[in-house]
Amino acid sequence: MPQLNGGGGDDLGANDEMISFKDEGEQEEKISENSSAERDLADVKSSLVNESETNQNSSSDSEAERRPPPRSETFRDKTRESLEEAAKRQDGGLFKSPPYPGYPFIMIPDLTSPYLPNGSLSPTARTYLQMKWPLLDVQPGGLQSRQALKDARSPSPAHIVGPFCWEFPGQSDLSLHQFHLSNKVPVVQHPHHVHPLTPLITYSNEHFTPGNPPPHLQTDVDPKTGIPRPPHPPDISPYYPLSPGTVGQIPHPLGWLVPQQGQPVYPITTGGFRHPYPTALTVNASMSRFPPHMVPPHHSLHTTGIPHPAIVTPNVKQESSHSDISSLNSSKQSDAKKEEEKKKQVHIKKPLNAFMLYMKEMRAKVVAECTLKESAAINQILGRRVSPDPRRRLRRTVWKPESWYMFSWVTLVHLLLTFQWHALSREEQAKYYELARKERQLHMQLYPGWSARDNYGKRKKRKREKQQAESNDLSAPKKCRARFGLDQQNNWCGPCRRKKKCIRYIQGEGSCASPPSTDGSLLDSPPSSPSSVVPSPSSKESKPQTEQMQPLSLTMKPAHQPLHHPHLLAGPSLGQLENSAAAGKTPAASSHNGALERADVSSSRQPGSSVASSMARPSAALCHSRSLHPSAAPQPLSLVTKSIE
DNA sequence: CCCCCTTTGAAGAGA
DNA sequence: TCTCTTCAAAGGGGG
Repeated sequence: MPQLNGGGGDDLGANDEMISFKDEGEQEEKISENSSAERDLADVKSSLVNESETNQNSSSDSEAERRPPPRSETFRDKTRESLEEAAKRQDGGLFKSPPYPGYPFIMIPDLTSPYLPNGSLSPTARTYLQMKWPLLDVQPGGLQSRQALKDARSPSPAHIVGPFCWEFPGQSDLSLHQFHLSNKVPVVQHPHHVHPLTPLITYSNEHFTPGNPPPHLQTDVDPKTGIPRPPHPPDISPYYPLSPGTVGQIPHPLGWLVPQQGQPVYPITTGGFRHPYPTALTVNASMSRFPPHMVPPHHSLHTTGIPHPAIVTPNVKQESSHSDISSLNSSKQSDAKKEEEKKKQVHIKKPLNAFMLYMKEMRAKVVAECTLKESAAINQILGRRVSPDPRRRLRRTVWKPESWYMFSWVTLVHLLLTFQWHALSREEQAKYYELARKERQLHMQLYPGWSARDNYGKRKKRKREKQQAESNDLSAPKKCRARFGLDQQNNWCGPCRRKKKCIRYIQGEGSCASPPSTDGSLLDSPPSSPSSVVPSPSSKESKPQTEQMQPLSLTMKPAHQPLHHPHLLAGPSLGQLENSAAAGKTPAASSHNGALERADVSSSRQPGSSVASSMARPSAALCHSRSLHPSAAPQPLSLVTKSIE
């Protein structure tokens, strides 16, 4: 297998990988266009926050009208250009139109990657998780396709065919034809129902088809209990506006944020109110560090007994509504005693930021669609930043040597397109920023004296102490940075590349006897030694323990790996998605391109069908490469979370 | 039982 | 002012 040549600025191979490893580091910012895009991104986000703050009192105005487009347009244009260019680079101009109009952060996976099919696990080494996700009628046509995908963010029965489960025990003859058949499964599209604030109204409409009553008449159904829930009262402030007499009848409007639990973010207590946090505010007022007089006056909800969820006590977990009722009947004396005991343990949590709010809402949906339960992996799907520049690497991932999560292209593209925070439109994100702002406001009202520093260091206290102990023990031997310098970052261990603690330095107390790490992730870095890349049993054993424990990255360097147990390597990964263009052009890649072109023709891909093509191309790549390498079965549409023995 | 993982964003700490 | 660190949620997994 030819190695990627290490030189050449335009070579998207190893060199780019090297660059990418400096992500979040110092040198990635040297990519000027990227840094400008980053700045734009920051500006956009800050503008979202600012707009959220400045527009807090004007709820009737449309979000789109209030948002000055130039900034966003500039950013999007830049990003789009970057995407287009990257796509052209990687597929020779197959992408004739902007990949994702309006969604610049979505990277089209490297469908030409030769490593996709080879990077699949042996079927015997995997457990195939059932994938349940809406089958989208992804037809060519950017916006429509995107809308269909966006609909999938709030899957409705109209989108979900069955609970359709794909199981691919590694033997499925996944072909482009089949793929398209799958995507041709008739689904009901209702693009007109796609509200620009889809994620915010999913609570009210996600479970309903267009044939259902209009939103204002709809009642939501708890996805788990099936109990209908009334929609958000439109003119009731979603934050703590309920009077004592109504709280028992109207679910907390923020309950949509946690549809999974059916519990509001800031729960309602006493009198049967549901709340995830056990401590009622009235109780908290006495329990809190803050005296009762600090609690906001009567007009605030908390004075009615509605607690703030940020108040938690270490000893008490979430209580159900019936437990609230039962607690009323239980001995109040014991409660009082407990409360007194808790007084010293009250912990007021930080208000959730926009992304946390979004994640809280979407996590359940991701789980529902792919049965993936590990939050770390879900969070990656939800929040992984897709760089406009495909050459840039992203962060290490949750992929562990002992737990391989295999995403097929289709699955991954779907998940990313559907749930990724960065795939949200500006307006959609703005809503979460707005929510977060109100969260903070309410938090400030409820806990005027609270400061984030109150919680600062509580969690990491032990960790810091441990780190301090470590730093004291070690007499500052040279770390990778000092040892190899910036010019030889390929020799750095993974943590050093990420500006983390040098694992060699720790484990070897200054010695760097171990082969250069692969970014702590076996896949994430251009391996200086191919044998160190693949976690084959032998190589794994030879690897330092600390390195074994390093999480595998989604981004791998398959070009260096096909000779080394490619079946052990992950299939399409998030990293590949975003860095796909960075993959070196191998002969296999070229052949993929050819196949893709033919596949595109055969699938009658229309110009501008970026989403459709992006969805189809992986299959094409899978199919083609499978035909080329029948022994290397492509990783099918499944999530794999089984340890490799 | 506690901590880690993983994400973004907010905010504190420190240089 | 800038950079770095911590904490919010979540649940599986490991020690």
